[in-house]
Amino acid sequence: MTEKIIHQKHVTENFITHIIDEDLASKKHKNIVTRFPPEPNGYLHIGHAKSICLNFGIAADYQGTCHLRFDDTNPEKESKEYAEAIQRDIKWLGFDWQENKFHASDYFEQLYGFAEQLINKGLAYVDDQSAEDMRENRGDFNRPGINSPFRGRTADENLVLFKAMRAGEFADGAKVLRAKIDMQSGNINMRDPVIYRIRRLHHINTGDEWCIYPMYDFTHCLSDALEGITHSLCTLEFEDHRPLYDWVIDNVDIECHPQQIEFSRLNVSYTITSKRRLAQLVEQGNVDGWDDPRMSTISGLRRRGYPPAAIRDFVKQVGISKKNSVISMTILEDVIRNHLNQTSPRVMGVLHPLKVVIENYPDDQVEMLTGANHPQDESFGTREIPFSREIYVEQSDYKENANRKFFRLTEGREVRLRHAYYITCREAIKDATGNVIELRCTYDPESRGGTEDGRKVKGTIHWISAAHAEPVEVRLYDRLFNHPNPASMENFMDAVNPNSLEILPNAMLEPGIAAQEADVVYQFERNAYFKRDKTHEKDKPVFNQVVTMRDSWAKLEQQ
RNA sequence: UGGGAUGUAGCCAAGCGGUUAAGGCACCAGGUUUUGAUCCUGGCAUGCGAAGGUUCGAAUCCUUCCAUCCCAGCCA
Repeated sequence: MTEKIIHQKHVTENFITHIIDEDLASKKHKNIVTRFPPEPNGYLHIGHAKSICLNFGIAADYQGTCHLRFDDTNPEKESKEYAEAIQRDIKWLGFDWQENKFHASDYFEQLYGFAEQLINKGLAYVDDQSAEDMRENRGDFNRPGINSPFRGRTADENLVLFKAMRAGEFADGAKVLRAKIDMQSGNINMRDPVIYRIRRLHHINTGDEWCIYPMYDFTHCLSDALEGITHSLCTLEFEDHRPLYDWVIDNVDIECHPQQIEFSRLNVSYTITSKRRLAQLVEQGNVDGWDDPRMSTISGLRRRGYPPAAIRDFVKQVGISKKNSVISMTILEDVIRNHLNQTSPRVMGVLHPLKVVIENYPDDQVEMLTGANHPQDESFGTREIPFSREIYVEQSDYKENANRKFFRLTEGREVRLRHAYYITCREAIKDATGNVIELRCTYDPESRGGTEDGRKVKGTIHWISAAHAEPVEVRLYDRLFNHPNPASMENFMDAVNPNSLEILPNAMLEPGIAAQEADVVYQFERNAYFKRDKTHEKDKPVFNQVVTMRDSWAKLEQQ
């Protein structure tokens, strides 16, 4: 059972580990070095978790190293807040970059030197064309590009111009530095890509030191090489950039040549993992911020109560390949349930309370009953639960016209109260509109502990002593979208599920649980797993539903 | 119509020329059970995008075709 959770390796065998195995066997590398390279321009989401688990996981599996490197080459969108949030999320997921935290901006001076090398070799030039002209001259899929009129500038000329760019002698956008490759290439990335642009913006790391900033394609490969990265793992959309990645390293004076390997992004059904779209949900108020428990952000998953180990396990289970895919959310839920089933103490919580009066139970009596905190694991211990004449049960545990398949309360039927007595339903009290507002039952005093005595009692239901029940707010979550692949829609906002949050202001919980200090996930037996929300307070307890239990009765009932 | 990739069950995914095509999720059928939970047992691809070909032997090699995804930022 625990094998599902405790793994020897972080990453199962895949085409990337095969490459690494070969590189190790051929002595191409002795130590493996990977990197997770986020741009600090937003919050991490479940898609990033895949990259984090892959890169840090491979490093751990091979006794290597994984660097955290902020790809901070575009100050326009980056902030320290994002950088801090990213670090918090990685640590929460259970990974540690140790002393290996870097920034692309740490290399700005070296990068500048590499650019000068390209210029000296006649492999880079300063271009004065407007952005519009550049776009026009780049051509398209069916039309080769046209050489820039500035492509023929001499190295000396380019060197002077590039220095002047750095010195701030030109306006933003007036000039760029371009790699001189091939304007006819079928790969548009190779049609003299821009490698430096002029931007007068304050940088989170270098302040106002620079007014020119290197582009991703020039920066990333060299940062990898500078750090001695052996395997640079990125997502599929960078496949077309690999020739450029290799070109830059090959044409500059540097020994290390990391191998870029691409894998497919993680998509999960009924969710969205696009910074832009997630931002839209926040801005339009569909959710309660970036860490709303319905969000696929790491902070959302954390607030929701998903165990980080389960997320790691999830990433491991879905595997690594190059195939575009949408992973079923049921896999995520399965792995969450697996972890929680083994780690969550059981407790009774009534979500939709219905009062039950046990007519033959003494009015002033209170008994303490013992309940196991985990049905399969004695190490969880036991607790004392108060029982009295008036209790709450779940509204759905009573049905007026029930067939034989219904094991719960209906007139004349006997059920077992979890950890307590057998009770038999005698009468349902209704209000003026016909709603059942109270059940009158009798109990069997001989059945304390719910002992078997030959009677056929199939149903066991949870309950709370009314006098001891602690009211709590419970928040139930459903999928945020009604469409399995919202990202594929014309307008994903049309798929937003209007009923993704249900607040139950008057759920009832066993005494003592809401006030506990420990930040644990509880199983409210027969309902779901719950964890306190960040807004939880002792006098205003709030619990989030992490994930429901499997419910084969619900399936049966639908038929 | 250019370039780059990918197609194994409803969703993922092993497989790397040689027994009846791993495993997980989902689904179905049983068993156990003081959670209709958990757990256990069984079922679930004569088939690997399609068609040809090579071979004693093909998901694995070759050819052609089809489908899907990515690329025309001074974003990453």
